[in-house]
Amino acid sequence: MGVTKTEIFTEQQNRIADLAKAFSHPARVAILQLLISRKACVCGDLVDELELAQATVSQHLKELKRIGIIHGEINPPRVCYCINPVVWSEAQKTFGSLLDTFAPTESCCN
Amino acid sequence: MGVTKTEIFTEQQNRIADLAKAFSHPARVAILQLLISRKACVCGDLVDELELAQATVSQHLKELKRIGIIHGEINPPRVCYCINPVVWSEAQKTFGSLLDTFAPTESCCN
DNA sequence: GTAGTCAATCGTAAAGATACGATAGAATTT
DNA sequence: AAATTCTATCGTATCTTTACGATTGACTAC
Repeated sequence: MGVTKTEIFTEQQNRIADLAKAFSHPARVAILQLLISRKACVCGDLVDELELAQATVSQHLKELKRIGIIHGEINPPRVCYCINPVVWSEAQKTFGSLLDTFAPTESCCN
Repeated sequence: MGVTKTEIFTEQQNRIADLAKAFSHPARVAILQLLISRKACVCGDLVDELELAQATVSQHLKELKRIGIIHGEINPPRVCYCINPVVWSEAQKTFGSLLDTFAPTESCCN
């Protein structure tokens, strides 16, 4: 997305943004939900469930792997994708504490 | 981002993706954190804190308003931006339940 | 070995995102 | 009224994202 000026933000802010990217596309949300519901999955199955081309699904999986929230193991004859529990719990903590810094009952400027 | 095929996903998946977009850029994370820490804020102040041009900050604010997570009221001589408590608690619930659908202790395919 | 399957990668088109300078609009201050 | 202040919007350059067909590489099955 154009050029993000990563260097002017804190490491925490950049990490939050990166983790949020995992959820910022409906296809990735769908993939994560599928992986969770099945405990394990392969790309071929995912292509059947999502109405997206194999190359597109693979690209989304690559992005999720870059973020670290899933990992894929070559487990012939298939590749086995799973949620990475470490990064998932990082996401739980990160979004949990971020979302808790504001209590919706607080009155603001209105 | 190219053309997202919104129509092939559920409404819930699209909403999650949209809410996640609020947090998927470090500048927007920084803006939200500033709004929270001050309870109320204006664009001018934000421009001073972030090393971004006024037009850029305004653009991020517009995106946050589109998502609904903040709202701005013209309150001369300033515009007062606040977190929208309704959407914020929607985000709390949405991410909370999504992240809770997977328990990191579960063993997966490894 | 040959054919078939599965997934990653390449190449590419189209569209969205990011950033900024410049301008415009609305209100206050002088 | 003129100058000032603040923010939204316009216009634009550049980079990223999304999506897909085609190809490649690796393994399985025949």
